[in-house]
Amino acid sequence: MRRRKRLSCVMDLFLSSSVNRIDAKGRVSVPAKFRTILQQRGFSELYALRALDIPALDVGGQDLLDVYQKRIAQEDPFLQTADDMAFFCYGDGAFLKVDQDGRITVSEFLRGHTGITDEVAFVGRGHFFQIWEPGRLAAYGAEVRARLLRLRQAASTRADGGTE
Amino acid sequence: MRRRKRLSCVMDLFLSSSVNRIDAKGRVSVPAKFRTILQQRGFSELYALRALDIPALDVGGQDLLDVYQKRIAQEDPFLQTADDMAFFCYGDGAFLKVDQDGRITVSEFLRGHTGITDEVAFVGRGHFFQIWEPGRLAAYGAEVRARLLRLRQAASTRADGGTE
DNA sequence: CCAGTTCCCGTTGACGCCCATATCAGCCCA
DNA sequence: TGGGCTGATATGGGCGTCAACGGGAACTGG
Repeated sequence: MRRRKRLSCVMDLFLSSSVNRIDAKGRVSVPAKFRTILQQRGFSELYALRALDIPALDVGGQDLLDVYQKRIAQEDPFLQTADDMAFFCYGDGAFLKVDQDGRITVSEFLRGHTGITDEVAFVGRGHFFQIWEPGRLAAYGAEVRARLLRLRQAASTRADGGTE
Repeated sequence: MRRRKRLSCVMDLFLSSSVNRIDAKGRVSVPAKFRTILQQRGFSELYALRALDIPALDVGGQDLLDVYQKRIAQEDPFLQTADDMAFFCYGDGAFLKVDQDGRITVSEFLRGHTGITDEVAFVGRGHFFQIWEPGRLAAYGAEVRARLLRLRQAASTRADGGTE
């Protein structure tokens, strides 16, 4: 009864977003689509990292951690930058265990940086995804759109001969 | 969900952070994850070293000591640098005994340099981990993030939108 | 004999494992 | 084309295990 799943367009990418509730025990389901992708890549643990300038966490498999490790390897290990990077990706990172029902427990590690209380927004970002507090995500989305809009308007103004 | 998952992808890296309390006898539990890693490597004693420019201790197995010893071996023994390094890693280092419940005693050696009083923060750093006073750790973490953020902003100004 | 330390035990709370249920979406068939 | 069926997903909750922690007792060295 092991049937091959019908995912004809199995993009290996995290896409779309959804909001799930946290239960009384502090658990939340990772969206099934995301779980499937991780499973395909053979990851049973998630690597989560506090994003630098936004109240969100970048989440992915161990491959996400590899990306950072390779980046750090490029730096001179005796300089402060390498140390900062390592501190960031190891100290500000954590492994999230996914239980058999595909849930993770929302620890203080997650809540502190994101402001999450009782609902979690999962947002696909291509080769990883993000975890947000739904309200802040909406606000951030508005900001992003506003910035893009200003950018476009500025561009058309400059075409008229704006100064810099 | 069928259970034929392979759940043993044990990265032997020190990652994530946690805070534990010191009890009335001055003991504190080393996080189970960290203990597991050390145990896998076969170390029953910890090697702790006062970090140079921060109020923290670098802690690891004997392999951490080896790293420093190899580093010293590279230096010219007639120069002061080698001497300083040796003084640093032997004089400012100590072995911490782990009892059978996985606890260490927080000696004056630890308290003096870190400012620890009644709580200890354990922070993973990849091949070793660090011991901090929780408040100071938070302050340092903020500094690190600020530096990295500046780094990123500088980079994006210079090279307009990289590919992350 | 005392102080510090090590061993060992019990308690508690958090977490992982398991099962149950509701809700929903897609599918088949009338 | 619409309605019921089916399977998957999200969510709730019971329960056992283990880590963190507190404290008694034995041990050791001075």
